[in-house]
Amino acid sequence: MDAQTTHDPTQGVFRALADPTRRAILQQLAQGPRGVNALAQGFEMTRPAVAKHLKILEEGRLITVEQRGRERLNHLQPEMLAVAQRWLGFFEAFWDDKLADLKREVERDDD
Amino acid sequence: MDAQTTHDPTQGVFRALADPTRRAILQQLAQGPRGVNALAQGFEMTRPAVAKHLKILEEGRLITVEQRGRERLNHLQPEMLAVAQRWLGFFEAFWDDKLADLKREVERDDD
DNA sequence: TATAAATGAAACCGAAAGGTTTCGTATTAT
DNA sequence: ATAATACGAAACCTTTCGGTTTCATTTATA
Repeated sequence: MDAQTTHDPTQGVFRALADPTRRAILQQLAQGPRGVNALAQGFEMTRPAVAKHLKILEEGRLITVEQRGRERLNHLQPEMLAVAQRWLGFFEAFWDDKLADLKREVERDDD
Repeated sequence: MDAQTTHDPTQGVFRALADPTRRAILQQLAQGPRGVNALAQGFEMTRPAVAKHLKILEEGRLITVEQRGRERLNHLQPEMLAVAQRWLGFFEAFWDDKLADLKREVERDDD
């Protein structure tokens, strides 16, 4: 399928979060906007590799890019991270209390 | 690298969450344990395909498997979802208030 | 103006992902 | 005992992923 064109915003976010380098980039950007060169120095890979990760982060709308002359500042855009957190929030009931275990037992009897 | 052997539990979770089918499986399992056949009926793919997804969910420790005779009941195990949510919680400060915007402005002046 | 810097873009590569079909094997039901 | 059920496992295929090297382009500076 076409992951980029899919109009489910959740997909773009979780796709972007799947890679450890991209998660590390997000944490870097939490400390302020960075260009691709500055970011690449923190990772053991070439600049184009980091640039590709940034593109995927941009597609998932986890960052925005601010063009400043010949520089391209990548800014963290945290709203979509909140979307991901809310998606996970659906499962909160299953770790907040012990209802989950009880539920499992009850449904086992029903089957 | 070796995603399975990596002893960073975060990686296994986010890897598992990257696929929409696997996220849907988790939501299905939130309503109770299911065997692979029951799950496969809900998706437009074959049973072995769903079985592979379940294996990845198990590797990420998002589900546990209970063998009951010839059946294999897949149970949601929500603890690692909480791990993912907490990882995202690090960024809460950036959407909770407007400090993020202020921070960006300040650091732009510093550069 | 020449040069250095910051980056995009393209071509390419091996490995991983996501799917299929086919076959084998326990376990349950008739 | 036989047949149906619920699986796992293997082989195979195509696409995506994550990385590289090379080259072109735009912007800043000596």
